[in-house]
Amino acid sequence: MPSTSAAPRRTQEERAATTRARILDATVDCLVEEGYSATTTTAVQQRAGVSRGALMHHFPSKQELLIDAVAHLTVQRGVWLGEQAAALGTGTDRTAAGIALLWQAMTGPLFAAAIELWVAARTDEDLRDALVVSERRLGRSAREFLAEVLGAQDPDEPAFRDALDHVLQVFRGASLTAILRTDARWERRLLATTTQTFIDLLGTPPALDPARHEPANEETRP
Amino acid sequence: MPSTSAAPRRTQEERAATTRARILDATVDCLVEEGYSATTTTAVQQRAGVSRGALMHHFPSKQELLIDAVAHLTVQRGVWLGEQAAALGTGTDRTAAGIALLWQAMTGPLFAAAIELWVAARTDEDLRDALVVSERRLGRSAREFLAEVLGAQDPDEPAFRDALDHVLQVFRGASLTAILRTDARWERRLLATTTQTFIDLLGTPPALDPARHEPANEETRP
DNA sequence: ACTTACAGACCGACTTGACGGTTTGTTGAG
DNA sequence: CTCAACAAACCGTCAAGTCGGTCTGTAAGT
Repeated sequence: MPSTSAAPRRTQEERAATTRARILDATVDCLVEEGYSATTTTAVQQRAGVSRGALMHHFPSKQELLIDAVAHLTVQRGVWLGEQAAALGTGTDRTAAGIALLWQAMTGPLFAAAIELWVAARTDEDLRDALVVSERRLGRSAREFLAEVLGAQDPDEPAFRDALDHVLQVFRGASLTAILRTDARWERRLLATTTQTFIDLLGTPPALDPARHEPANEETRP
Repeated sequence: MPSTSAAPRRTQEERAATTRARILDATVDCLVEEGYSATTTTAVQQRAGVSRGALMHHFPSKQELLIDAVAHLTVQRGVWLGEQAAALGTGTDRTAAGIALLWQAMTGPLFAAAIELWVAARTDEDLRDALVVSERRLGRSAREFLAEVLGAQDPDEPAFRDALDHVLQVFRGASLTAILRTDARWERRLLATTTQTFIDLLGTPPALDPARHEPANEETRP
């Protein structure tokens, strides 16, 4: 067994793992700071401080790099959420804290990277497939963390799922809005109303259709 | 005066306007069908059936093309909304119809194009500036159309603005979600709960802060 | 009316640079 | 010694933008 020190004597596996991580981290950074279209293999390579050969060795094509970056990013997001949720402790208002935590997660750089990939996935089937499985996994663990924080008995209870889903939609939309509008007051009010809506939704039965309005004619969408 | 027939005799101004429109339409189409990063000047040029010279004559740089496409797209979206709102007539449930209309608008191709530009704008200041003004303009006219449909006395009444804003956030987020998940049942429930939430919000005072939870430490965002 | 002069609209070959990927070579672990 | 891990030169392709030239309305001169 090799020593646990950071000695220059490292096993191949370790070396490979670190450079792989460096490349993936660089990819995420690039997505965050330069956006999807500027996330070129060369940009990633330079950012990671690796040679072209190294990049191509680990990720034979750009597609694979992005696909793997999706997984990498999703793991990071899950880890972050878990850590933060655990660190919340038993505060006074767990609900508000939990919702605020979610909002915090969705205005951070990791989420920005996710959005870049997400939108790109609209016109990239492979990327979309990768995102679907990753996001499903993340959604599940997020639900568990938040059920803990928000004090729900069962993460899979329909009312809880629906309420959380609603909050997620709002924050997803708001994170887009925040790209164009940066307004602290607006942000606080958003948080307040969303928290309230969440509470209301939790106490509401499955959501009775108030008006059955079909999504309407497909052809007339703009 | 020239004849009103489609004779080959057109004024310079007319010629320029049509090719300009063709190019901008092609740009939007390209954004919708191929996404932002694949929206190259050559792709647009081919799609519009225009020579390279023509493109560069009207839009000396790609930046200008995209900037102008933002304005073009926003106008199109506004026109569509206005038409549809006017066509709604005096149905039974105007509120549900209005909300459904909004959702319809935000799942259509024009909105998809807008999202592509929107996300790209995160890392492109010029694009962002263009989008801010365009989106502000569109937001205003959308509010007026919907105030009409939703039966609000004043489009600028705070309660109405807030409620509409909330719905917009939800639908923005949901339109992202819809990229990965296409589920008619989910869509119907979304529409139902959102409509209900909108109604509830209209009857609620300015939104009392249920818990003053600051956006928290900047440094710990993921 | 007919010509001439001009300007805006449009064309397409070309330059430059960068991107994704291949190939060949070197190093270090097992 | 063998092979994975990396390095770096290299290649084909294509995007963006430039440039000289052509075509077509428009308007002034006669």
